[in-house]
Amino acid sequence: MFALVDVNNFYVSCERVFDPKLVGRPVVVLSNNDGCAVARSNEVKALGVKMGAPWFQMADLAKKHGIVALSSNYTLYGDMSDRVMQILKSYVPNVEVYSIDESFLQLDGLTSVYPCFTDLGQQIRGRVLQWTGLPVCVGMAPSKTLAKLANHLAKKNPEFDGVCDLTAMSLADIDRYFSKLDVAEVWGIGRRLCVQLIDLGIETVQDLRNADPKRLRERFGVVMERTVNELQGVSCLALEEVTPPRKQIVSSRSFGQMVTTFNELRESVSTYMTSAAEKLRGQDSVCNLVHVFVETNRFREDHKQYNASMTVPLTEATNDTRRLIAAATFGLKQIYRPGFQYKKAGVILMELQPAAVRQQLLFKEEDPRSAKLMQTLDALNGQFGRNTLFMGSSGIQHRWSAKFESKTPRYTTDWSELPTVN
DNA sequence: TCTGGGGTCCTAGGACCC
DNA sequence: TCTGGGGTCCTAGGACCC
Repeated sequence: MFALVDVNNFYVSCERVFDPKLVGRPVVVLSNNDGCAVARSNEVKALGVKMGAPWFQMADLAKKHGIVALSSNYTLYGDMSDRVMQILKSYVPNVEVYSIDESFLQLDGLTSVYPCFTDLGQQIRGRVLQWTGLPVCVGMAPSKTLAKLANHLAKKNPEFDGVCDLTAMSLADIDRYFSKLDVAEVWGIGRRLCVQLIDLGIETVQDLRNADPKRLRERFGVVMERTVNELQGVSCLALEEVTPPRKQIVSSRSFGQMVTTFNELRESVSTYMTSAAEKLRGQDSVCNLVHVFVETNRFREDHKQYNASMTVPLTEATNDTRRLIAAATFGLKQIYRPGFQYKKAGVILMELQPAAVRQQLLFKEEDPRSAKLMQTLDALNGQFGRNTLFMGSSGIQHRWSAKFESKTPRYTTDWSELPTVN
């Protein structure tokens, strides 16, 4: 049994906590450079503004309805998120923080503490509102996918008063609600799959719930099979309390103005790498490959287009900001072409591994300490799941050398040629 | 003029190995 | 004409999520 607790219109709600005048008004929070709407109040949603809609395209609508647009403040949202999650953890021992504004709670075995889950949901809503000022809705069901749908029902239907426990509803009632919900509302059914499902006559949540998982697997694969099973109340997705370390770290931005010179790009890339490297060290990892990319403005069909990227292997895994910047700058130097109006640049840290392993790999196999190393590696294999790098030191050496000799063109870092980096 | 940023998983096919 | 069987690794592309 799962509960999904989700903050309503999270970024907008955060802003309203600190500026109550915004309550009841149409509000959007905008992305970097105030480009797109990344959060909308209910009033704005009612006006038909879509997620990701460019702000400049809403100018008339905004004027007409007095839409308030705010620049995003991710430090604030992160802080508010932490507070909400702390409250949830005070109710239930097993919590999966799924995103900045959502958590799954495991409810199994808690019936003696909370005899009525709907009451629990209302308690949580009340306390989160009282302690943080944020409105949340709660959905409860025997699988995560169903808990997501229950949460959706709680949000959209006032009769639930913000809390929907599917197990407390009659089958007929569930059928009634699910028959009215588009199949696109199901977690895991995106734009593409939705079109294909409708082709097959599967248009509502109820249709998909009644489908044969085995048959859908043949056409769509194992993920779809899992989704249908989850809809039928067979839990296939477990609660994941510990977040595994990231497998890649991205840092990129669009520019407010077009950028043309190498030096401007280099400064941006250095900045992005600085924050990426901080995240890398924050999870105690080192990185083997640095990917750097630049893009022109794809919306400007009248401009010459140029998208380029390069993956630079590091001679030694590292989390040292200066070395990472040097590698990124090297790559940037290779792909930079004058004469283009650049709109976006970024770096991706790839082939991450725990920093501890790099140290221990220095041991030779006959070294008595290598037994300890193997223990560590086993533990890491458990922690990282299958398909990990850590199959033993010789395995790592082998895989890396194989990778760098692969057909894909790779580039060696020539440190002597690097431009000076501040 | 102005159009976000950061992630994961699955699959198919080719290379390669024994 | 007949042309093994089983496996891993890697990559690119497609799909999804918030």
